[in-house]
Amino acid sequence: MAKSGPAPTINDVARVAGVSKKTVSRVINRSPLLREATRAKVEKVIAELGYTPNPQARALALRRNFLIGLLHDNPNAQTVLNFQEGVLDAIRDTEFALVVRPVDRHSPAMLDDIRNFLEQQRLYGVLILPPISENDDLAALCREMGCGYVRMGSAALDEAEHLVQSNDREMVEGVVDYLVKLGHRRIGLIEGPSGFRSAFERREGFLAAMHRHGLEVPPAALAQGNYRFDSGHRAANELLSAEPRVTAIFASNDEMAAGAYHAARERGVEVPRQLSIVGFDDSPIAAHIWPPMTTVGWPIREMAKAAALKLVAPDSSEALPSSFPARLVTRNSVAAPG
Amino acid sequence: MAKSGPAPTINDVARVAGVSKKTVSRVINRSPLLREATRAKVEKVIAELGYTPNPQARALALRRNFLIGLLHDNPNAQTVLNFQEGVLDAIRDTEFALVVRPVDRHSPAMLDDIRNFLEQQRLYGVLILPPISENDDLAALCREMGCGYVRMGSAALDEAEHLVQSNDREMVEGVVDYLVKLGHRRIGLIEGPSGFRSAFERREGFLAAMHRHGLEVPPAALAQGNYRFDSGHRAANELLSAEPRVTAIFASNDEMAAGAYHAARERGVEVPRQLSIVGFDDSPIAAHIWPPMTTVGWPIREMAKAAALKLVAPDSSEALPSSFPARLVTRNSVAAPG
DNA sequence: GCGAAAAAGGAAACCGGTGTCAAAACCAAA
DNA sequence: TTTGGTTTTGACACCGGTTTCCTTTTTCGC
Repeated sequence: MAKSGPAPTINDVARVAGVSKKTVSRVINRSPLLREATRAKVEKVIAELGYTPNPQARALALRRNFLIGLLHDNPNAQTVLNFQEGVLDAIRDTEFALVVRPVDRHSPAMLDDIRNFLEQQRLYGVLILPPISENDDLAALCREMGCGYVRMGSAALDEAEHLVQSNDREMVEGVVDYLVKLGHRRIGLIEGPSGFRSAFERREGFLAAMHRHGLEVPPAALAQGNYRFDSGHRAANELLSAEPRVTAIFASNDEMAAGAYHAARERGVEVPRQLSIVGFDDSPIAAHIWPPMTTVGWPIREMAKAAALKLVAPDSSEALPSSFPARLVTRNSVAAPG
Repeated sequence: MAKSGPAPTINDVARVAGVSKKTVSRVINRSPLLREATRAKVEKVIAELGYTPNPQARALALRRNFLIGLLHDNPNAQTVLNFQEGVLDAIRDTEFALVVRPVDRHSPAMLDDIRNFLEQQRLYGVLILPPISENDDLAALCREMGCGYVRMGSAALDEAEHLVQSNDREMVEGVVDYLVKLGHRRIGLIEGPSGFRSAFERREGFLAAMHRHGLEVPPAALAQGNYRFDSGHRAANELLSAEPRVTAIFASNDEMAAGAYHAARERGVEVPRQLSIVGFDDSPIAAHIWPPMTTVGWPIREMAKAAALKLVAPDSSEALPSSFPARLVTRNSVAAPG
């Protein structure tokens, strides 16, 4: 109980228990070759002294530490935070800790920065969030530096052991199916930025499903965005200018969908009576905007947990899925066409 | 350039440079008692070998590590993430890294969890975000464990060296002044949850300003929320049921303000023509909701940077302010009454 | 050119753990 | 009671840095 003074070390425990430090080490590491009586004796002393192994010393001796890094370039705050919580779910009650590292995708020095970071911190491994998870040079860097890594992505970016995947393409097909079933025929797409794999997957899903239903996708039904609010606003304006007007818009993420809401409102187009809108991500804005938005949610927390387990306990995680299903979250931004 | 094999150690550098490891250590630590020629020679070898000191070994020898922790219970994802970026601004190009730890404010085991975490990881120090930064037991725990800490808060929670403060109270007074100047007389308040210091400060600021203007605040103009969307919706419904109706609502955060938007819309009350709404936090939703919301933004990133510097470089940070001004972000949710 | 003070550099111990390998303890069988 | 094989345990070196303390070298006044 007395917490004053420096923390007790393995030597203190060994001395008090009357054994060698190696024996204490065995107790800590749950070595099977230990007499039960010895183990009990040492554990008693450990409890009495309130001993906790020094992680830095352990890291030095083992030549690996217990820090896992999270590399991300803030696509969406809620996503990043949910991911962090999922990782914590996985490493709670272990000696691992989570180190975060936001990076700047647009900086030319990004790779060098990350290299320095990895060199300096010698992490056990890193988890990489989209969109930078799609950067193959980054993955190569991790391999080169002998740093474990797991990438999150919307496509088969890497070998299974380095990947946790969502099925964006299928999900978008599901969205189109849903809209078509309600009677929509002219559906517009607000694309994400070119170069983003998720944007690509979502577009391909959209086109595939439209094609499957025998529906045309004229150029005027395709608008380019960059995943940000303003771009969604602009893109929706383009889509809504063309005649005959689309009756539904699928936006490749919620922020752009929110931008589309604004564009519709400015033009006096009522959602969902005159225009259905579907987003992607199920971010908080989807629930808070008016009318509440129908969108696609993916189980980010579970995916994060799986990714972390894949990194720190590859054996036990083989049972875990590598690909996770998203689901349609129906709210009030979709109706049958007017 | 050859990155294969194990990373070079201080011994490798010493051997190649033909000096003792102590000399290399002196070069790394910029010791002044070194001949320029020796320093140059060693630095050349360091560069050639691509040597980086092993942080775990350093941490062990120095009996302190270079990890700073972030304790938070997700009040708002964007805030937490901005805070993380601010901390990174401060520790970029240092050997420090940021470890995150979301905690569950409602868990009775919270303090024990945090104690274990601190014991296990032996962090250099922790940064604590509201609302748990308001928990004095937590601060006491840090002190007891000899762990440095800095609390973020909206009031004078602690000594200056452990605190970075925002001026919520003043800012809310400013909001009321602004509304009154526009002609509002009946202004409603949606409070944050009791027990939160920020909620208290915001309410006190509101009441003080109303009083200063000689305006009444009947009980019907005060509604209780819990900082979440739904509670804002409920609270706004209460406020809007009372007659004579309020012409403006100040919500203690943006999420509740967004809830108020929904309540207004459901009742056919138009924002801002019939009802002005002001939020607090300048979270993304404020910009994305329709009409864009007038709110109060605080410089979270700068505050985070200051907090981190206070922790890792207390000397140099004395020059930095401990209290940061928020500012009114005017958008389109406020108009003159009637 | 000499001696002393100051500056520069090195040897060895230490930080708190873990790995190796041999010694000690234990147990069953002879 | 030995013996031999199997468990348990411990001594010691090591991980890669820093610190202490002492020796060597350099600088400089006379």
